[in-house]
Amino acid sequence: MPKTVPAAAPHSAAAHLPPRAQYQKVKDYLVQAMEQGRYVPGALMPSEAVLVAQFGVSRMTVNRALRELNDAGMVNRVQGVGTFAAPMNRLSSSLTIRDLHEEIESRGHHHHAVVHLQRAETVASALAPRIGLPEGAPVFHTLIVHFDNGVALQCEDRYVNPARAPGYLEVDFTQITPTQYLLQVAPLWQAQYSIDAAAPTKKEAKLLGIAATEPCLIVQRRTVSRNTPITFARLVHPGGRYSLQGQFKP
Amino acid sequence: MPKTVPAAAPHSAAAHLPPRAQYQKVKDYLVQAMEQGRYVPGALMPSEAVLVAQFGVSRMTVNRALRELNDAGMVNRVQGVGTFAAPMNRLSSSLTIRDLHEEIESRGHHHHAVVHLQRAETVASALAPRIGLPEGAPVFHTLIVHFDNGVALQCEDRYVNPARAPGYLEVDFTQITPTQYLLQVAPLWQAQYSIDAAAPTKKEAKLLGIAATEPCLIVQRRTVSRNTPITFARLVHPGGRYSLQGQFKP
DNA sequence: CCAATGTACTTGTACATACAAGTAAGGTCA
DNA sequence: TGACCTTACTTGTATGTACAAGTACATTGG
Repeated sequence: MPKTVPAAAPHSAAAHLPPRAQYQKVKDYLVQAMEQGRYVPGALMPSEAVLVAQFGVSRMTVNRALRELNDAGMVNRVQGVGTFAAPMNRLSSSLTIRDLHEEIESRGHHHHAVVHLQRAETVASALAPRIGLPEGAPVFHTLIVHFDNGVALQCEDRYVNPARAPGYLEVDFTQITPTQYLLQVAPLWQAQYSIDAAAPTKKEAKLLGIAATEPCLIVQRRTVSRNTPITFARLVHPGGRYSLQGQFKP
Repeated sequence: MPKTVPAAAPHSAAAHLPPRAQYQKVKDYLVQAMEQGRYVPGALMPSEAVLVAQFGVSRMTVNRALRELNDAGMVNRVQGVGTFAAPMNRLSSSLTIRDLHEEIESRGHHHHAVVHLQRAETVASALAPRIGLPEGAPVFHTLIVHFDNGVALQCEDRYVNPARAPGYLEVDFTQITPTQYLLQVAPLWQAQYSIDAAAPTKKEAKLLGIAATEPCLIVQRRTVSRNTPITFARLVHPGGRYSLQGQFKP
């Protein structure tokens, strides 16, 4: 037989959403207070001891609530001093980079890729600092154009470290994207990217079937795993056909 | 007098970095194991009980380590089943949007702004869905160009909900940026943005002193606080002069 | 007056324990 | 066989306690 039952189990009304945990109640309370302006940025917030007394919970529970708010950047905690409402002058937003194939298919469109180049080369001097390999070292190079329902969406110029993906040249990239393949071969653990706008090179314009004056959104991404470089990619998207989107939420 | 001292305090060597907390050791161990491929994506990871025995710590400590890895998206936990290495096919990256003034000054450059327009208008039909106010409603409109050491860096076309920032028209935006002011007036709690590349409008090209064919990085951001819209901004940056950067780390 | 000390507060971490809640697999009984 | 129950495991949450470590401020002593 069951040992105990939850005190005052929700019997009929408002049982559609699970009962909030105690630490979540504390979080919600503090977030709501900040939304209402009761704690302006930089203001001292109640200490753990105060919240313990106020909510009738243990300090560990309050500590978890405040720690998670701290991790989320909503408050700043200083040992020995207190907890302060965070100044929201830095919006740290989350930008999810999805695999292009998955993104296109999820929209119900058809994706196909044309491989223009897939071979071994040696690292040119201009490329060396960007991929992080010494000049003259061997490197794999692919040049692939991705289409969404027949419209060119991305020109992917990618260099790959052969040491981390030995079979890269044998892969059929009309069936699997380089991103998907590299994720299988090497877990992807650090990425740096920059996003800019510029005109495409003549070659890129021709491959994408656009004018050389067309503005393009250019993402350059460098990926590193365990201090060894994996890949450097230059992704060129015709303006208007592709945009990065994201959102910030508390 | 002090009650106790840390057992075997670090006396001389390797005292330059603080001793890792126990929960951090568990996290580091698991991350390293995943980096080394010992747990491929989807693999079942050791249960809390196993890690408790392995590290000789309490379950609360192990639980915190696993919970933080779960929050960071590195593992997936299922109650009653276990903990699984996360498939890293979605790179959720962090993009920090800083205030332009702060960003320019932090580079040691000089920032100044020219206000071209600052007045009340009524919401046009095309704008209504973007700012989230009904057509014909009053709205504040500013058009400001920001300079970095005399070079035009951003054309900021912004619409503001008067109900949330009544004093917006009286602010001297050569002294404070709209972003800074709005953060003071209304805590900024939700933002949606899209990033695209396109040519500037003729007006924007003239204001920025660039050719109308110059590719530009265009950020459009909509901000909402407590379900009421605050502001909609179109930020146009000449290509090459400005880029968004970010990184992903475990 | 200044410096050292002590004290009272804060957060950070860790432990042992307890129960709730979810899942999966095996066993039981009709 | 098939429906049900039990059991053993998992994670989720919460408690109370303890000590470490950092800060701020008053007190004390020179």
